[in-house]
Amino acid sequence: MRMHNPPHPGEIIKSLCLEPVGLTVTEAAEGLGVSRKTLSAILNGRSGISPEMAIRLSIAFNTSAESWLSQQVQYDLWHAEQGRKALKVIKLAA
Amino acid sequence: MRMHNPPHPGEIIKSLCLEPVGLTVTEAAEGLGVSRKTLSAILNGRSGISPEMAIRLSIAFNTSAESWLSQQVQYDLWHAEQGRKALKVIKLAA
DNA sequence: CGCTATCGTAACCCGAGGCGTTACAGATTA
DNA sequence: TAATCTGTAACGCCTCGGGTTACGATAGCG
Repeated sequence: MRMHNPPHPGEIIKSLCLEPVGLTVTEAAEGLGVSRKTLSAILNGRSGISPEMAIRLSIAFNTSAESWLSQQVQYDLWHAEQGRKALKVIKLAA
Repeated sequence: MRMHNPPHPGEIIKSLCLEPVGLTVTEAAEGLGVSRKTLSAILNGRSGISPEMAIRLSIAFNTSAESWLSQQVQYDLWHAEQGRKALKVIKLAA
């Protein structure tokens, strides 16, 4: 299990894609073809990056969709690990 | 975009975890602490691997939860890419 | 001081998806 | 034949992504 809470992908979008170019949340949302609410939810960590959103980001910012989803996986996994002990699972293989 | 349709993670589970050990779907489901229906849906590609399920798999089969989720991401992403052209996205950065 | 823009968010509506239980039909095996 | 295993349909429940509308707060500008 990772030691520290990985940052939410939304923070990375904000600091690496919007701020450097001086992009407004409203402008970015329009560019991504998504509602302002949807983008805002992501930027503030209230929504995750869906596969479709990852593709939108990859097109708009010329990046890798996979990298966005990987970050989301790290984030989701870290939080899921927090409830690991609550899972009743039996070892089935060595 | 990847050229070929990546296999559904469920197929990997079946061929790499259950069959080698002669595990029954019913037995595996019980071991994983999940309903038989849930596991069956995954094995037959009708459900994806959730973060929680990835952790269950990692415990039961002594594997990496991350690898399961990565495979799921590859799968989801490939399918999402199929609808790439339908997305109205504007390039916002070089 | 007003006007305008930006932003976060709440309230709703939808559809999708994960998970559970029950139940049934088909196949396989003892 | 009887028991087991399997896929799956039919429900219900809850979460979550996404859309629209609308409100209050903040900040910039004429």
